[in-house]
Amino acid sequence: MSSPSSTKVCFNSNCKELLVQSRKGWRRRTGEFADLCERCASVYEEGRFCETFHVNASGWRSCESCGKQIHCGCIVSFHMFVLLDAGGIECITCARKSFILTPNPAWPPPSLLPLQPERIKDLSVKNWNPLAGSGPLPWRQAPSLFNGSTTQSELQPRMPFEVEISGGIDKLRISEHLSASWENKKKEESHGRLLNGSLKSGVPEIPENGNTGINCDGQYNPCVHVSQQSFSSKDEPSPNFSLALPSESKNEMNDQTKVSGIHVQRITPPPVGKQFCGHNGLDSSAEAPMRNGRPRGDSRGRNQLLPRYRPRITDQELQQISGDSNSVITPLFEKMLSASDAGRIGRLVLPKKCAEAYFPPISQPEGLPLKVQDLKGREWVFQFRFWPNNNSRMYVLEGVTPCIQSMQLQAGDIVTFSRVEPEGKLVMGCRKASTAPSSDQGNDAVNIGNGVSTLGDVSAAKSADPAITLSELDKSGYIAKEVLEAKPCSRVKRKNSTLISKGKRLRIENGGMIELKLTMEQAQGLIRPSPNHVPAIVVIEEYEFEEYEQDAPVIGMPTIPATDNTGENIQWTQCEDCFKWRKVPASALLPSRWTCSGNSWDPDRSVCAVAQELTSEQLQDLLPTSNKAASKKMKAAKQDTDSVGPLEGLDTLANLAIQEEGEALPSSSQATTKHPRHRAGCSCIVCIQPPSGKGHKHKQSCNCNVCATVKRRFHTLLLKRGKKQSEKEAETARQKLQQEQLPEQLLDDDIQHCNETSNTTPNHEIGSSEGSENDPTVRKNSISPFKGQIDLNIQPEREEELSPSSDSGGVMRLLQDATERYHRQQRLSNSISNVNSVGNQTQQDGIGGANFSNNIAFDSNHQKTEANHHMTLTMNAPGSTPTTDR
DNA sequence: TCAGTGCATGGTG
DNA sequence: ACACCATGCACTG
Repeated sequence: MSSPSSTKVCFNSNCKELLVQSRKGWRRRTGEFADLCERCASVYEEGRFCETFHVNASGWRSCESCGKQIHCGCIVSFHMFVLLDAGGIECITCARKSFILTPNPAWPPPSLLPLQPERIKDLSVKNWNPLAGSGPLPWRQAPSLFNGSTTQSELQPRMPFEVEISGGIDKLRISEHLSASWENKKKEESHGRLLNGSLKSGVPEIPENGNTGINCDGQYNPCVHVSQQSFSSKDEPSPNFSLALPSESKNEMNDQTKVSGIHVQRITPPPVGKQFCGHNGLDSSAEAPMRNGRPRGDSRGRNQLLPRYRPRITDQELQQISGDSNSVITPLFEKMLSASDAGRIGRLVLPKKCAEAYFPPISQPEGLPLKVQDLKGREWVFQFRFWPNNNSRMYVLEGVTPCIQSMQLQAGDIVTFSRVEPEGKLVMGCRKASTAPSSDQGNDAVNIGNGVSTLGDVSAAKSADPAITLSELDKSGYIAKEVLEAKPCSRVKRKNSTLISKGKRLRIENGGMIELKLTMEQAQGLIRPSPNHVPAIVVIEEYEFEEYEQDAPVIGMPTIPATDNTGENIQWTQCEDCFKWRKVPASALLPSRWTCSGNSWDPDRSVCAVAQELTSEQLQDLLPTSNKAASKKMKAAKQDTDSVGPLEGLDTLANLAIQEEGEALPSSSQATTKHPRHRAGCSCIVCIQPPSGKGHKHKQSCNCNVCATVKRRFHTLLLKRGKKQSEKEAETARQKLQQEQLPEQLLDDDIQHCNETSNTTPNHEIGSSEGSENDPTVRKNSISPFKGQIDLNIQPEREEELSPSSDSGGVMRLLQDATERYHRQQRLSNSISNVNSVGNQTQQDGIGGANFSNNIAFDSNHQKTEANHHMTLTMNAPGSTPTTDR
């Protein structure tokens, strides 16, 4: 916006020099820019304006962190600091470093900005660059933001709604200049930092995005691009661009993951938020600042991308996008093409937040043309626009059909949007939904195999991080099958037209981490006592229990307990690297990531190159037979270890779980004598315990993981039981003291009654109606909500959800009581047995300590058997039909 | 009649 | 209850 200006004077009131040629200074409240003379502009550009002209003015303050003097009293520099919550100010650089989250509240809220949001948007639109963000007062911007690739002049004639405020900015020139200044900035960066902290230096510590206090730190803030463009002038670069490169730039580079020379900001896209205070007046203060690619601090998440839009760009894709090894790729978002998107209409619906965050702000429905490059370098111009919709907007990219077709995309495929810096180009990538052939997949038929693809992508994206993230164990203990189990499905009607049922949207969150959900059983199977913790041994009623109260258990390598030829307890575990199965002692505690090199028990097989002992068939036998697919996968994994990532093994595990969940439960022929709450592969003591009287028994001293787990769990029960009992005894003693006149028998009855009532469950009437307290069978039925059955897998949280009688703390109380009753019942049984010599066939299986647990793990089948008053104290007979409890 | 356009509707989270 | 978004459909040329 050059000014005609020879008749003008420098806007700087301290100068008032006649303008021969004006240069742009700061943006004024009118939205226009201060026309400065050459000298003032230079000073301004160098960030020395305030110290030059306002040095005696009030308002100078020191950065709380670096001490740098900042003039807080004028429009020229008020973007250079942030107000600290505790008072004081911090220069923007320090603010970035120290994780400043919020813009200066003193700054005019977006709605009050002199430049009306709509106008700002339109202004920005003209020279919008995806690199740019928006913000109330974005001044400094990386030169790349001014990439001419998206300049209006290169696109289409300006939309009529666009406000020509700049008076004809020569964007191209600006772009050129900025490109040049990009290098200059880098060179000057160190210099600027050297001078940092000195008023004299005046090197502005200004973020190029001018973000008003929003610390994007390494992430280009999309909220700031509004005025960079408008800030620029036709003939001159934005004054700020010749300034020393703010340290942020360096941070950006440093923070980025470098993949094959590509500087990548991956997985975690820049924070999403309102582009600027635009559309609805929301400011960007709610942005979740990012540092090192992670949401930071006050990330309330409301402005973050929905997981399904988070880019999961693989290295390959990044390579494709980059081409230029110096490019910094910032994945912005991705979207799975809907049928509509991929249809002939050529309208790609954009996620609103993404559109507002990463695309230029638009105030008119007509929007603006947007240049996007595809992976082949072709440039496409889409019309980025919106439709008013329910007081909101619906953003679309129009004219995408040719591009979509050229990429041979169809519904279900994924398009990704990234930006390449410093060019600032928008790049549209794509990812085919699935390599699997999609049948009949027109625009209306959708291959849902994309789930596979996405997962694969995630896996790929995660390849650098082989450690699985058990980010969250689903309380329900259910596996998120949809994550891993991608099945094609066709869209039939509109109602179901969503590519992936929204209910089945991939639950991949946390910036690309895989949220692998395991069943509780599987989770338990992974939990081991802390290796460094020597458990205290507690003997309770003849049984030794390890006490793990101090150290939390650790996640251990999943293993398959088994018995070797000699009858010794062993466990099979799989190398994370080669996926070969290795035999380790049953007592071995394996780390969550275990490889052959850790096979100290079998040095001959401590390298991946050595073949595994198990044949495929043996492995299949070992694995649940219902899980053929998983076994095949494992075999495939073994055969193709070069092509699989570390996650593959985990995939296998997950698939195992899925198979177990999704496929037929173990058939009756399968080794599961197991109670229904357990699945094939369940390694709990109940499941690995052979049918009654057969096979290997766990010894009392058995230290296998399963036993350890059971012991821990039972230990908890017993401790609580003991505690409660002691409390009761104390209570009893007290009552005795108080009620010495009462017959002891009556007292017992009262206590018993109390116990009974405390255990009231919906199924409790049997015990209470039929029973005599002295009848153990009746008592059993009053034990728990499971009608006399205790599930070893009980999880307080989960059971509280599931238990019909769950109330506050009810489960644990029930467990305690159950334990107590169990022991009481044991004593009673023994006495009965002694008296009647009637061996309760089901009562003792004679397997020592481990039997203890078996006694506790009752088949929930019995829950359904009202008549089964005789609680089975041993495992189910092999023939018991497992049923799902889900 | 058809393609394109823009809004309305309704499912989903 | 609300926002988002996929897409149906009316309207227009």
